[in-house]
Amino acid sequence: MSIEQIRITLPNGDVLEMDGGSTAGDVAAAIGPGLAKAAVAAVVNGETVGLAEPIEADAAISILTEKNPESLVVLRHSAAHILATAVRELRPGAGIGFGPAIDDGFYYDFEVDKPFTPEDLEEFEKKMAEVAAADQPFTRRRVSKDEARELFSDDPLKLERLEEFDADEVITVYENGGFLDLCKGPHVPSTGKLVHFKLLSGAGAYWRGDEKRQMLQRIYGTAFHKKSALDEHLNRLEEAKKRDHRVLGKELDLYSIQEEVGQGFVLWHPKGAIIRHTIEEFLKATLLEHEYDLVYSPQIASEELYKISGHLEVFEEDMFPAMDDNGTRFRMKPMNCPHHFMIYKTQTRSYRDLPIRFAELGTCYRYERSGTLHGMLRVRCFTQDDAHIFVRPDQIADEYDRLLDLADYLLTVFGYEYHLALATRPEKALGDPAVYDAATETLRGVLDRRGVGYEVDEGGGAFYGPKIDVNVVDAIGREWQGGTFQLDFEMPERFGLVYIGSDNTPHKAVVIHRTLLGSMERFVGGLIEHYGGAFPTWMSPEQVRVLPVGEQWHESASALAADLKGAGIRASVEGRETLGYRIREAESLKIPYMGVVGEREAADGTVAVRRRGAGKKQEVMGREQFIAAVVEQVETKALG
RNA sequence: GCUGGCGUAGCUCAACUGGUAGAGCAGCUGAUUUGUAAUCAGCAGGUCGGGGGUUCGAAUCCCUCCGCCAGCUCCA
Repeated sequence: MSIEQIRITLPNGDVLEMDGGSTAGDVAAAIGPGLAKAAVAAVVNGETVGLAEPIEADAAISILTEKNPESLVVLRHSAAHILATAVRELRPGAGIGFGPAIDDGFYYDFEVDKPFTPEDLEEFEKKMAEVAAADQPFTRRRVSKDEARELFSDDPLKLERLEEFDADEVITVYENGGFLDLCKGPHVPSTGKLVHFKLLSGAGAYWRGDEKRQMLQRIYGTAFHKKSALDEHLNRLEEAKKRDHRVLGKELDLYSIQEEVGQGFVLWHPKGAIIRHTIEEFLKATLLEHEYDLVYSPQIASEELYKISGHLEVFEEDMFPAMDDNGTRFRMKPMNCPHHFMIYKTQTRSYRDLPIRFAELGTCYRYERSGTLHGMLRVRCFTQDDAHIFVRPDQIADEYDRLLDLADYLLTVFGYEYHLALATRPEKALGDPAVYDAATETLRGVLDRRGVGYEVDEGGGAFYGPKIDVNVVDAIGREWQGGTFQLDFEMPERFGLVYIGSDNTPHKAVVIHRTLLGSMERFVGGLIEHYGGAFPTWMSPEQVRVLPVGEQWHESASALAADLKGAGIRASVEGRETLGYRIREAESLKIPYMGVVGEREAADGTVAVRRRGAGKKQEVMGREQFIAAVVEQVETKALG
């Protein structure tokens, strides 16, 4: 009897001769005992597998340790199984759904009579620690479909999933400590690998994400290899809570949403409004510099318009109900595009006129389902930074380049990093797939030429054309939806958007729907969280607060405030209460500059400048110098 | 929209298993004239989310509607 030898190629190019059927764990051990101990999982021919997986043929293998991000996914997936193990032990009747690893952790869905309480979660967490301490090995088994049916005969959700497997598909099950799950793995070698974890929340979730199916109870948790990483993650959650725009919006008196006004309708208070105004003025000036034309359109339109655009057909449930005027039905506008198309159509356009760029801070109304509303980030009335660009097919690439330049400029001003994503043709796309794909390649070419990294969202494009999304990354690393630049071949068809070519015949124009900032509501809401309420000076509602030390310096302080205002700075004087009280107040309001005026400053014509968040580190300077410094901050739109 | 939790003064929160609402901050008034994150005192402020019910009696128990929060679903 001879065991066949196989050749294992390691990442550094070394080749190991191993017995056929050796496991990835054996490979790790062959490399060294340290690695064997640190190993979490392995990548065999590009596929992540468990360490107990036998290897039958020559293969390229790399061993994953805690240092590889992929190993975290494995750990978290195993954590989900350990959670299910704990729940099954404590609530034997609980049905099990899915339990995957997700971006920041994992979840598991259970079918139970009573939803879980926070106390239940604590109980589960304790039990999980016990399961982990027991160091149960995860064992993997290949089973036939019939065998699997037998194994999961008491788990209707698993049986349902099972029926979706093809007859010849490999079905694997994982077991640890008597808990069995239908699962393709991989897993960590044993439950003992799970040490640093936390259950975070519970909530309902539809079985298979389908709102027509029963609701399961989902438990979210997270896990890390190192305690420090777990702590850091939990701190980040705390930090996110502190930056919540709904909390800061109230504290800083920026906006409110009130029941009497209506769900999802934002009231911009003066301080919020000045922030928005500042951004809008900056944006409009920038658009004019970039050869956009500003347009305005009404917020109500005849339903006929939305019949042409097709919105009534595909978007009606997101629209407010119609208002009827003697048989003419009107709708609050859900999008600006049809209006802009009607402006385009008022003239015969020449190929020489294109590109034509119509921009509008257009207010739209959408009847969002009540459960989706969220502060300023998801509302029912919002003002889009919207534009529709009409181009010839040969101008697409150039125009996308300009858009990416503009997005880069704007987002940099606000201190955002960003990622780009190309979304390609979905299944249900309209029109000629070849046209769609050619356009996609054009966009891909633009991205490639720029030499910037981007993701590809396969099948994520709109039904009418591909798009490039700009996803911004905020100060604490969270991603937000930012700009989106969508190509549209469908609307030009519906609206008959043409231009006269050099051949003196009409040609179909191509439309680019684009937004750079999204909506003012979402953008400002995002900025509140990005800056944690501490806006850069140029956007701050109040830029300088002048604080006289005592009443006798009030006049001198007022003179300084007047000079600041004269220079276009938003400044005020606050003289009541003690200096300490007023400094505390100004710090809580996150005013970027405090100017203290007392006996010395009044005498020398100086001011003691205290910067937001800088504590007692202050600088005494001449008043002209101070004013010039603040003006410079504003003019350069300096961050911080 | 769905599942669960929650809704008390402008804000943040108390009020044991039903006995008739209280504190801090903010506001107002007065005193204090202040040198770097809360000076002191007084006053005022609530039909306990709305409606209905049970009860001698409801912030508390039940029903219903509205809203908020988490998640699902959906999106600028």
